[in-house]
Amino acid sequence: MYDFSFFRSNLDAIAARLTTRGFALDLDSFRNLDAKRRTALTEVEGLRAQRNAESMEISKLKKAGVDTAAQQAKVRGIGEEIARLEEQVKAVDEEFRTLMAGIPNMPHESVPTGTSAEDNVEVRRHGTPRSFDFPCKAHWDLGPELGILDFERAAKITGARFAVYMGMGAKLERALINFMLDVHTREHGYTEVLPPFMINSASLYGTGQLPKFAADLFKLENSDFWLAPTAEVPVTNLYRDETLDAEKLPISLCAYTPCFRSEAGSHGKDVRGIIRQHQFQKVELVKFTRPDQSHEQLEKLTSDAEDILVRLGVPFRTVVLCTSDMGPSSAKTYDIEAWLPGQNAYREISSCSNYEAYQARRASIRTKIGNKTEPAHTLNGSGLAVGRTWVAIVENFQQRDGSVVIPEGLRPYLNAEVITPGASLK
RNA sequence: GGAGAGGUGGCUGAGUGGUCGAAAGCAGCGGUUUGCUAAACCGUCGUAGGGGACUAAAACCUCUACCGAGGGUUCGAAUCCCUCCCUCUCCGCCA
Repeated sequence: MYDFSFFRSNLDAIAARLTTRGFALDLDSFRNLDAKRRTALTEVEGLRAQRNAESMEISKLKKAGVDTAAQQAKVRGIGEEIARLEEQVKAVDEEFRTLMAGIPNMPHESVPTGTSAEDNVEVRRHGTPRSFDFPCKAHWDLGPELGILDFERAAKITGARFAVYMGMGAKLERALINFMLDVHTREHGYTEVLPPFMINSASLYGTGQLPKFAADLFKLENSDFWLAPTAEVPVTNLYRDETLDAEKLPISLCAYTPCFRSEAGSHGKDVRGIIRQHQFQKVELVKFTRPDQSHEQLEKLTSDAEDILVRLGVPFRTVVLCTSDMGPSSAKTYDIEAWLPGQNAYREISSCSNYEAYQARRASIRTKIGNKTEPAHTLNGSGLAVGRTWVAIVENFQQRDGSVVIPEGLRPYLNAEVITPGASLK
């Protein structure tokens, strides 16, 4: 969300910048609505001022013992007029807010201009994809063969797009969670948070999932609770409606949570395996920063996420998303893509974004610099998606005999050096 | 789930129909005093949105809204009524 007065006075420049992300800002309808809203506001507020003044007058007359029936009747009329106008204001205001909420953030100047994912720019590459001297398998074959992943029973107990991890598979997931949390809290300076996995709609409005993306979420019946689609929602909303001490910034938090997504609209996409599930586990990194420090903190956050893959020895590349490929709230986004030999491709395993003030303004997360209060900047990124990291390990480190060699750094967490066929299910 | 108490500015806390956006204190900010620190004293100090003024932003002038949220009563609501949410205490149940 934008600051209205800033938006108004920079309309043309903003519109021009937004075209780079394929968004055509309708200047006329903005100007019309804005004018309509302001006219309506001026009118109601004028009437309210009149009513306040007349009521005050009545108060004085009553004290003086004068009969005020006539004045009261008159003011009652004003009240009715106000009520009528208020409905108009409400309608126009809502229309205006809907329009404003639909306007995406301005891309940072360092973001490459482009029209599709093709125009994303690779900024780094780490490690070399291994060449296999045997036919390598995808995790959806390897997992069930090793007895560490079960799709059929998951479908029985819940449904499609769910998986059950068994034995060493479950342990690997847990090991990865602990490994990631330990690295981020011990080495990268994050504070661990364990938030509720359900959140209310105010929180979803704060981070921007609502009102536009309700279809992507699971809502609980008979309550205002939703299953969190990412820890970004509870963790960023921790400081909703608060003013943060600038001295304490940046605040760096990391949280493990399961994430729940309806994946509406992605039917037929990634149907095999655990790449795209209704429930997946994630360790999320969230930062609150001063406005002048958010971009350097985005670099830090991205490299903190990359460090997990470096330590695990999984090859990856990092791309900066072009103007049209970013999410609407983001000013700049890096995707980290891990090499998955089973798919012979780099696949997204983390997405690290700087929302600048866009999200903070919605959620009213502010900081006081000098004696000026302004929106803080919010950032977040996966550090990492645990299920996809699980896939990366199983696929990258598979052996000819079907076993999986565990990266050294992870061995203490798993208490094993290798996952062998049949070792999991007795 | 049952019974009770309560939600007011960054915090503590007055205010039960009429200059209340809200007393007082603390914190904060500006200043005076001071060898330094501390203290004292004076001043200032909520957020958001309109309008005015201005080349323009800020400061400024002015209006409106906001005392958990939403409705209602009234000429007029922080104050009265209704619904909901949240917090606390006790009882019950429970991992």
